[in-house]
Amino acid sequence: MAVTIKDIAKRVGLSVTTVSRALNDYDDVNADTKALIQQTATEMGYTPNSLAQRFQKRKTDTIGLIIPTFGPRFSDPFFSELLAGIGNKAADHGYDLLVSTRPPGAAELSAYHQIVQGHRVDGLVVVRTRRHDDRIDYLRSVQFPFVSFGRVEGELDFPFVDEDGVVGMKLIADHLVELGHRHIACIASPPELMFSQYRLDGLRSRLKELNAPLDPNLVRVGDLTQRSGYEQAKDLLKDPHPPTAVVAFNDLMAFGAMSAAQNSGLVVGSDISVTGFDNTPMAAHSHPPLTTVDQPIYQIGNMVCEMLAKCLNNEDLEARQVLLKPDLNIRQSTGRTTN
Amino acid sequence: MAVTIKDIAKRVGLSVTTVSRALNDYDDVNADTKALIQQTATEMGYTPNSLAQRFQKRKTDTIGLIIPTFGPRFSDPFFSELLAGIGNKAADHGYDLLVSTRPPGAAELSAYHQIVQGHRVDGLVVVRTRRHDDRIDYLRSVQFPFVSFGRVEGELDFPFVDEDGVVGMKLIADHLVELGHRHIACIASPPELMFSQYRLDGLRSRLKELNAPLDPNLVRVGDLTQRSGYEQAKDLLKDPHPPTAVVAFNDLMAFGAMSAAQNSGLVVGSDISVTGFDNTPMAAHSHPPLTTVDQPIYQIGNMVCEMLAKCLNNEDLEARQVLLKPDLNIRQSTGRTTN
DNA sequence: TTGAAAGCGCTAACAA
DNA sequence: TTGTTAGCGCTTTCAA
Repeated sequence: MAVTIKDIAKRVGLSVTTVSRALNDYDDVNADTKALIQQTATEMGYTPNSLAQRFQKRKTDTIGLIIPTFGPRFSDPFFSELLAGIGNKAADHGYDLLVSTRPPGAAELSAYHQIVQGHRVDGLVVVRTRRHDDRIDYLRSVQFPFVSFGRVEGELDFPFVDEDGVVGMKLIADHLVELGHRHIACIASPPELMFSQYRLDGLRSRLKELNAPLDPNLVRVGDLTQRSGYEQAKDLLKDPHPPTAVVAFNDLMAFGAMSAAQNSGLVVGSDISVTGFDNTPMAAHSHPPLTTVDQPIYQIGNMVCEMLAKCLNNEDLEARQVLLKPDLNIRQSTGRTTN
Repeated sequence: MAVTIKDIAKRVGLSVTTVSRALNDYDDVNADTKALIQQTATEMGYTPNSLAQRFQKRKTDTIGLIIPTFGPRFSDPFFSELLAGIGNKAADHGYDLLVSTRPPGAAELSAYHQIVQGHRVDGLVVVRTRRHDDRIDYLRSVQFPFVSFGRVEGELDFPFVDEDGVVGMKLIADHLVELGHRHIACIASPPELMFSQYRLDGLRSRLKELNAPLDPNLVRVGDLTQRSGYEQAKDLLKDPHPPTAVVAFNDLMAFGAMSAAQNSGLVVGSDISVTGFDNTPMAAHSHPPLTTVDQPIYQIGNMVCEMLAKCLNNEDLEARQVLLKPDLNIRQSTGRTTN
């Protein structure tokens, strides 16, 4: 069996209390005693039983993340990077990371219930927020600590990090219009996602200001996968008067849209322009390289986790609500329109 | 504060023992009593404190996964799908999933130590095995339960799932040679990874059998990212006598290689053929769609987790070591050579 | 069919 | 500076 502080106490002839304090480096322990105990602990190969510690402290030292997935073949570079961002920062702070994947809906919400009520984690990170977000309503109602990546409709009385999608899309709109595009399509993301709304509003309002209003017929919705980008673009290109530019709401759909255009014999970047959103690592190495709005996902993961860690330590957040201003990465998938 | 069994006991006027047994559905409790207790528990909104349960049972009900990542901008669709496969199956079995991301090396190994010695999980899934794998050596030496995705060099006395890379590459070699290719390059993966060796051996030996031996000058090594596929392909294409086909050891590098070829003005599928390995969802929607060896990653995640769950329950595995036979997905990135 | 009591490994009041 | 004691919430002998 594993070595316990009791074993150590017996060995050194002191009480478990003293051993506990020595191991936790309290300063009300005689220096020699402390050294002796610590050395003995190492010799005996002691490691604290974290189950016991956590139980005693009523803290799990764990942060939770439930990734919303559509369908089993979930495969999104976005989330793997976010995961790394959160996980690495969590490790820095001594937190474990508990991860689940659930399709949005009842099963997802009940995963939140289980995790919260079972005291499985000290705090949660909520990602890919929805306009009306059950998860956040629930966490608020039980006052469970969380930080979200993304905002919701209604009152924003919780800590979050988000990127300003309105600004992101303005950059895209400006860029395309400057290149001469007037007939612009978009492949939006599901409207229940909060960011969809910001991005669509941003795109629509800016294009209107620029006298190139978004044609409702050219607004499609995809599910953020490459496949749906492909299919929506395919359909858009069937139009007798097809768009000269396609604005996809994420990189994956943009890649799909590029493939569709290329399969129709179009040259992306001259015959048609395509833009993405996220700046996933692949964007720089696609053919052609993708013009896209940068979203520093890894750093966002870091920030969200950092904020949560502070909340859990009852430290003050210097910024409870962070709205990042995005940059546009202009690459070869966009070019001057030839029409 | 949260409701405990003590609260319930007080309310119904019975002992905590009886309450505990009723809630765990023991059959030595009077049916009426049991019903009363269970109903009261629901009314009071009781949920067991998993911290206490776990401590008492000396089980974490948690499975661990440490994802090896290179660099912070880690973004691999492969891992997100594997994660979903493991996580969903873990949830089916009532296990939580603890995830860390660590670059291979000392920090990674010490994460294993911490997790094992701190009793943080009941068992581990090891992925992307190396030829000489510290992680596995360690887990074996302390007899900690684990299942791996991938094999290692030397004795294979532990449960694993793997896909037969030798066969996978034979399929690729047969396909390319049948299309007339004789001058074939490959972008291999880092040689310390066990699967690299199987794939390289498979490719090399089959090409030899087919009288189109692999030219050592055409064997490059990438790091599994799209970027490295791009760079290695770029370099290969500089050759005065460039290859007619490029075999990439994963899809991501294949995408990079396609971009490189296309940027050089080549048409992939006719001027040059490119193959991948994994069959990530994007492979079907790239331009052109990618010929690749299928690796059912989600299912592999399921299997690995299922096997681990059985180990932890001391159930017998019907198959302790699974070697999957891959299929080839032929798409438009490969075609008859024109040279 | 029920209850009393012990204990999992650890921390933390409080006392000495 | 150290020890005594209690207790975290739960399960599980053992006895009634």
